[in-house]
Amino acid sequence: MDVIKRLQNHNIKPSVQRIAIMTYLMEHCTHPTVDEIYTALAPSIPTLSKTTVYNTLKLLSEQGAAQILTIDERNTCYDADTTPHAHFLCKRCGRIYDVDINADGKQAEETDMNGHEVQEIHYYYKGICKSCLENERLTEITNN
Amino acid sequence: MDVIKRLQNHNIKPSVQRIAIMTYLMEHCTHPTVDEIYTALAPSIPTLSKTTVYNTLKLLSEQGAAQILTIDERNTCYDADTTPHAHFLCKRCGRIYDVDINADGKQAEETDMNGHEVQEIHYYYKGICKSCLENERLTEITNN
DNA sequence: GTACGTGCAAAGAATTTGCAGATAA
DNA sequence: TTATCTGCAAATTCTTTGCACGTAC
Repeated sequence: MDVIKRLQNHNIKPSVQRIAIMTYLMEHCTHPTVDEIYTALAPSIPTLSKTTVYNTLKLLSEQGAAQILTIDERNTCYDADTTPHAHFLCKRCGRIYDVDINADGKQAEETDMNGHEVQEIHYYYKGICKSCLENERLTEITNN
Repeated sequence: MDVIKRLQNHNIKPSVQRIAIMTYLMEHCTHPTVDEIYTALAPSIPTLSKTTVYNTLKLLSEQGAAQILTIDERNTCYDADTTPHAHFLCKRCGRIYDVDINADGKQAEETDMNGHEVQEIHYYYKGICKSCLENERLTEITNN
């Protein structure tokens, strides 16, 4: 989708900085932190400040154009994909993967919320990712 | 369960400070922050330092005697209940509630993890809690 | 020209680190 | 004794705030 349209759909005026940050989020599904976004964009927008990255990400999340992930204890991450899906954090490499929620197992609808009104759902899994598991096996073989 | 036994079961030597913090966690299912624990215990242990609270909670979570919650963006919270259950954060009052996971809807087992090895599961819901919803209704009635 | 957006510098808050003294087996 | 635990102070990191300048309509 057109980035400018997407911003406008969420009542966000498309400035150069906002377009760049939104574009970065949409093209990199790595769930970047503020620092990663800043470091990636600073070369092409030399005047960019971290404050603006903070401001913009706050705005994006408030307007529903992106969501905040708190899966990583160290840093807040951001995700432009606001459709229902879960996240997996690898404790070894630190990467965050998207995970599809099984359509049969819509946890929220089946869970008794005791009368609470649910507005946001975050499913986080943590462990060792496939890639790190494979590297581990290779290392074991090489060492034997 | 006996707090000292529980600590020992997780290979943690039971000092006065550790017993106090573990006890507090087990008796208060409010998912407290470091600061809340420190403030609550400081009067009875005047020499207690925040560093020790940090050290102890880190130790407890590393040894599996407690778990870290990152549901609240502002502060890290801790939970002595390490059995599978979900959490609900009220955006209005900030309270965190325990929510049972419906046995029929074991999300993790039904979700295709793409080969990743899952070690931890965190289900977070956010919205307005029952109590705040009721207060809202009362206020509306009173104002009309 | 007026409202909004940006970015610097400073402040604030949460957490970690270094280290010396206290404690316990 | 000897290793471990504790807690002060300082450092570090992440994030927010205040404010002046720039920009766009």
